[in-house]
Amino acid sequence: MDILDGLNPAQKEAVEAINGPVLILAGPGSGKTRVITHRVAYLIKVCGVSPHRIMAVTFTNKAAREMKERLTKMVSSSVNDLTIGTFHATCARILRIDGRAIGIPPEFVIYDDEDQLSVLKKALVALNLDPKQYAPKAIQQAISEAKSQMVSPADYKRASRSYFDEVVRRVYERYEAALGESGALDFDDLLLKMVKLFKDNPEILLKYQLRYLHIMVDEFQDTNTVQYELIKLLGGKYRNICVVGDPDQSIYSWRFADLRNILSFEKDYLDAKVVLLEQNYRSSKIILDTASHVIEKNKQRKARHLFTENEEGEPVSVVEAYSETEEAQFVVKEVSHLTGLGKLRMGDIAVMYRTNAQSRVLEEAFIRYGLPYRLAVGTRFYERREIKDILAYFRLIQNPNDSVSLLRILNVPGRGIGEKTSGQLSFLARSLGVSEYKALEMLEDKDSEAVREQPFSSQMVRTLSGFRQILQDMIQVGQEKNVVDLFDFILDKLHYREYLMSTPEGDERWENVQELRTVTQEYLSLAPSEGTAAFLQGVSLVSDVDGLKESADAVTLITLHQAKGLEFPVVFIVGMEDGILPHVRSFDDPSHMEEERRLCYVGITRAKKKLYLVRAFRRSFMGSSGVNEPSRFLADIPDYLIAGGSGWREEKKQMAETQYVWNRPPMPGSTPEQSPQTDLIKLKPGDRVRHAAFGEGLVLSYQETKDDAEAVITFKSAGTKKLLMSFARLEKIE
DNA sequence: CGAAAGGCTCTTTTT
DNA sequence: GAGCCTTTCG
Repeated sequence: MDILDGLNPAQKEAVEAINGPVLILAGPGSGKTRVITHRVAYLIKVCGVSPHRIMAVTFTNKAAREMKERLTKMVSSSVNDLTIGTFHATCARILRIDGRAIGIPPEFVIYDDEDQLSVLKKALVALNLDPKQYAPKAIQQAISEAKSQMVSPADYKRASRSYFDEVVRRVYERYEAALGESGALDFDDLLLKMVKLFKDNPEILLKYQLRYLHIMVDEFQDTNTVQYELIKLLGGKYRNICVVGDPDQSIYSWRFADLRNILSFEKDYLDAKVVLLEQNYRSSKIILDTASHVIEKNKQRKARHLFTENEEGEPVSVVEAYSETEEAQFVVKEVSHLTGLGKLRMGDIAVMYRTNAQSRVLEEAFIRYGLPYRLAVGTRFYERREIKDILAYFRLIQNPNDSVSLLRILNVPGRGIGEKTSGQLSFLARSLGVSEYKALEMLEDKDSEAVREQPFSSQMVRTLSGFRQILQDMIQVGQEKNVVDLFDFILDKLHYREYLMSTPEGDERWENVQELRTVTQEYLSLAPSEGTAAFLQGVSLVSDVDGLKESADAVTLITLHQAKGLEFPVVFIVGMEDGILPHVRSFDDPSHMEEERRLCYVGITRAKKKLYLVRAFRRSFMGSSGVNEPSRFLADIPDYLIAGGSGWREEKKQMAETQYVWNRPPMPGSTPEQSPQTDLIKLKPGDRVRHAAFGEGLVLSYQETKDDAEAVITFKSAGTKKLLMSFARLEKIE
């Protein structure tokens, strides 16, 4: 029974409750992940359930990966037979196998946000609607909402209240048709189509119901209606459904997550066993108290009794800086201070913010002071032009009917097929009722009746045919060679390197392409077209946090949303201002305001030992700058939890006058000022240097300032940076 | 047809 | 302040 060792009574109860529906309400830091992994291990080792018959749904791929790693240690064998993944990844996998039954081709491609928008824009144009009048983004949002609630275009009609709704309905219809013609699914479809698959095909549903004896869902408070339905269907046979969540950490309502799912679970499953995990093992008493005071103000909420046996800890530091630049400077100095004491590593620290835009200033400060940081960017890599272009070729190889991809690379690299030609091709395809690729094929068939009316010059027909031939060759190679060889073939065929090098920042873009190539190597061992499919699947569903590298000892810069599920000894939350957190866009809606509060709560509860709540008096905002009031959430934290006691509210006035002093809280054993480095290394352009985080570099320029010096250095692997000599610990190489 | 330059609108959070 | 779109010129 060693699996139950070290668990508290509530955790044990949660692990052992394996029959029937179970709802685990898990406060922050209550060992939720531990319970889930132990529960799976318990099912396998103690109850003898085959891993093949267990499904675990996580919120991110990273969480799935970590769970697998932990389980490998606990049960060693057969972890690979478990179904662990996000809702989206799991659905994609099943749809590849059984989607045919509802007309989804196994080679379907997955359209991301950007692809979606491009389909929508095309749909608007096709319907003679002005994209300026009807913002594609708003329509995208409306369609996504509809899909998340399982509202079809036909159903949408009934709910139409305004002319805009009517526009949405028409675009929605056209959009769906376009996806179908392209053999594409968007993110919402992955879930929605799976529900459809199950509803239309009881025998397929039964197959999966019989397979999955146990289903577990993490972060249940952030599931939407489709996901709820999916679980209800899948678990309909055995009803061994275990959901884990925390209503206080529900922060995705804007993605149509429905808090009612977790609140009504007990009503839908009357025999559900409810387990409360209330002991916090993560945070100090002070931090947990701070969090409780903030979250307690929410009205739509069940009271909870979180407690911890951890030590009292250090008081929370509430800090005002003059501007966002100085806010960033404070963070950087404090970080260098904390780590300078030797007790903390860079990796122990995280800086959290409400909006992505806030990361820029922070990054600049970290670079300037030469401190290592890591930004959660998984998807951003795959959003780069050059990467999406290459992936578009891959997608076409898998599925030539993919219109978005075809139109994307029709003229990339440039081959003389401009916008006009591209539009004509689309028009031709539309009027023939086929994909662009099929239209190209037909164009070459001289005898075809259908294309007699085609508008292209004979020169252009030759160009188009050349393009189709290129694709044809790639498809051919794709059937014969592994992914890496195919990758090289594509680059070679397109003279892609030469092409990239002729564009701005060609070097950097080429490096990105090389990085993508290393990703393909993971799929080297797979059979030709399977490798391509697996590769595409793998890159389509990555999330931002997936890109967080564990190994690097660097400060984590992360949005509050992304921070969910993570923990750090030291947490800075910056932008603690009304308008930022809570965000202005939530001001007019009480339930949104409650969500902002939960977001703040999530941030606070990430901290184990020390929390900083930082704000700027003045902040620039889309160009111009304005003054923000301190976040109203700060007022809910009682003075006794804050460093410097009741002082901070008073100090604000003083700040406004002196303009840039921040109240550095006295830290045990700290000296008030970072000892300045007295003798700076003098450099000149051409010198070679080594930097602790960026490695070897070449000095491009060196400029002395009044009491410091600035150098612009280009690093082998980290690119070009501007560094302050007093902070960047540089070493000269002879 | 492509590159460069200027003007426009926004930014909340993301699988 | 930045990315996107349109316009303009070569």
